[in-house]
Amino acid sequence: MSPTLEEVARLASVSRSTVSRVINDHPNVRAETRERVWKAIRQSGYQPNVVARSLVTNRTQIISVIIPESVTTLFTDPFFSLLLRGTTETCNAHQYHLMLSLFTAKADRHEMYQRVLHSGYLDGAVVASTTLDDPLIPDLLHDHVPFVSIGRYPDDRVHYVDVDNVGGARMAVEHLIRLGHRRIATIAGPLSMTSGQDRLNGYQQALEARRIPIDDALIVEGDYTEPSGGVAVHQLLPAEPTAIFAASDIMAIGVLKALREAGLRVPQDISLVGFDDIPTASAVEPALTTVRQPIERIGSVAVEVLLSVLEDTPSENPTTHRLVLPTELVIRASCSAVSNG
Amino acid sequence: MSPTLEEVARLASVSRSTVSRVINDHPNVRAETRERVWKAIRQSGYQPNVVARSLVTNRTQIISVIIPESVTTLFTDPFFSLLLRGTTETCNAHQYHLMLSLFTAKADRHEMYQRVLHSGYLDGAVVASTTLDDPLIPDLLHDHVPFVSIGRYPDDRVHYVDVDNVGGARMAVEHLIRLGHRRIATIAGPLSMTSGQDRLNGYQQALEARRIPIDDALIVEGDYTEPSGGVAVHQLLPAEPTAIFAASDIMAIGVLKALREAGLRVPQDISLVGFDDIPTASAVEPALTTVRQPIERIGSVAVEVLLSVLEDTPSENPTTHRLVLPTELVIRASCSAVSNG
DNA sequence: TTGTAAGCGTTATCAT
DNA sequence: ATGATAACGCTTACAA
Repeated sequence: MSPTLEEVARLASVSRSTVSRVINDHPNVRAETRERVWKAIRQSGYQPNVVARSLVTNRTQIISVIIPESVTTLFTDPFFSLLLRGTTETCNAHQYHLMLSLFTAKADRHEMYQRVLHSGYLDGAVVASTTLDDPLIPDLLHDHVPFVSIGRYPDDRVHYVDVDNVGGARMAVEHLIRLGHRRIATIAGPLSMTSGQDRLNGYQQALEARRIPIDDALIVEGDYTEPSGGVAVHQLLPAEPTAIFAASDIMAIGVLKALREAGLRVPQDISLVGFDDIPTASAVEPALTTVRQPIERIGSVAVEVLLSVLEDTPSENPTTHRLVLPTELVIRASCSAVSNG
Repeated sequence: MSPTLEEVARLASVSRSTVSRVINDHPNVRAETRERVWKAIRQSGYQPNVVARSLVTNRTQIISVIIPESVTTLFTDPFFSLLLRGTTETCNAHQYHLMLSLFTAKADRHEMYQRVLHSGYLDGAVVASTTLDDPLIPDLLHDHVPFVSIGRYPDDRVHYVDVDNVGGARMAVEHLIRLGHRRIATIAGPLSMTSGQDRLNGYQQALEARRIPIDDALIVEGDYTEPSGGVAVHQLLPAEPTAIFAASDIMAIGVLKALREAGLRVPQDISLVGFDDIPTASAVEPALTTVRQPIERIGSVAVEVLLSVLEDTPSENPTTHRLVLPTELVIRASCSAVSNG
């Protein structure tokens, strides 16, 4: 199809090496020669064969975004669209290619791991939404695959970029407290995920700071899906909360629906805060007060960190990169001051 | 890192060729030898180097999903999440890898095209959401890149998988007609996309079939974004429609918000139908009546078609694959019978 | 500054 | 049934 180095070389009356040097911008080429070679390249429509190049350089310029099967159901969550967009754009900007790896079926998870990670196609990976009991990150560490985790991970060797989940959750609950709420419930994210733990932690910190006792009847663990929000509401209602902090917008939307069905109005009867600020958050009625995290940015930064790790000469003493991006409270219509009733 | 064929060969006391034959399941290997080789493979933890393999086979087992820059803003649309999920799963099932190519910045579109498509990394591509004036598909045809389009494309050589947009739109409008509506407006999708044209066409067919005159004041072109739905409403209201058919759910949600702000109630004052059945459609208030398309399935089928094209010996007379999947009307709460007032 | 030649890890064509 | 050996298209010492 496309001509090879050899043919370009012939066209320019030089050797393969010289053409290679020109393509790779090596300094030691006479200006006049360089020009002649470029002309031949343009004339012939030459495109370097990246596969051949990879074989010798051991670099593919491909990184993967890996999402383990445990969250595949979450893939309808706009979170991933935004994350992918951030990662893709940054890859583009750095002339890298992005491979998408969803570990779908649990059954052949191992087979997939082998195929994807030992294929030789990957320079590195960005890993999103793992749970603490998932063997993915331990496996990656064991196999010395360069990777960056989205969301903190309790191991010194793991590079990660995270958002301030604790602070975000605390802001949300403080907002409710300021509105006079005292019986504030939370629907936590999965406690097998650090984000789930951290948001619960922020909830607790906010209450403790105001000396509001923590009532276990007001805490239910969800799984970041919409149905789990609905289910949680029914567990929570007997404890008579006046406000609910849901650890994700998707769950908050489940809450909204369930409350509507139960004949309760938001925010008149119950106030509600979410987390994420996905596009739907502003579309629902009432528009959702929530904690915004810069999802696209997270993806972008994660890729940047990964590339910097890939660039590093591995001999240096390895510093672990840990970035925590800020969150922000977005006040909309789903909270009101507590009624005096 | 990983051992090479050579080392496995030594370990099994055979030649490279024999190991290669075993790996690739070639018939002519003595059972006893085969076993010995497999043992050596397992012992050494050998993983074939796919890059080296690709260099000689000219196959990478990588296909790309390409989304041209024109729709990058749409990437927050759940449509793409679902599409990606369908494509990814089918890739996994067939041991293919998926590369994601978003042509973001218009500026270096050409550079990206070259880099992505002539890299040598791709066996083929699935192309989503192109507009008719986008040079992408013509370029792919010109460069003889095997590809499948999501959405029909008016060229005999283009394989595509589409949904029945015309039929879906017709169903939506017929539903409104059955409810007694006569002044039915539509917010069309971009007419530079075949889906936009087809849905508008279905709208018109439904009216014509019932001899309802087509009023240009009741037709506005949108661009599948939420704001465009809001803008369209304001252009439409002077024509006093009793119902609106929006060519996408995202636009319908924009309509919902705009109507709310204008003090109009759905469905009491105005009925509304969308298209797509994205998850949000059932989350908004009132839940949106819409036309469901099997998005995930589309992605899955597109990959299957692509792989079958890749498998084909190119010498055969090329039959173009064209699949059209059915759509389905999902009735929820956003339509009511026309008031007699 | 440029060219020669070795080598990256496979597959595939021959012999044997 | 198995083993040499030549590609595949590139990068990169090393020579000149």
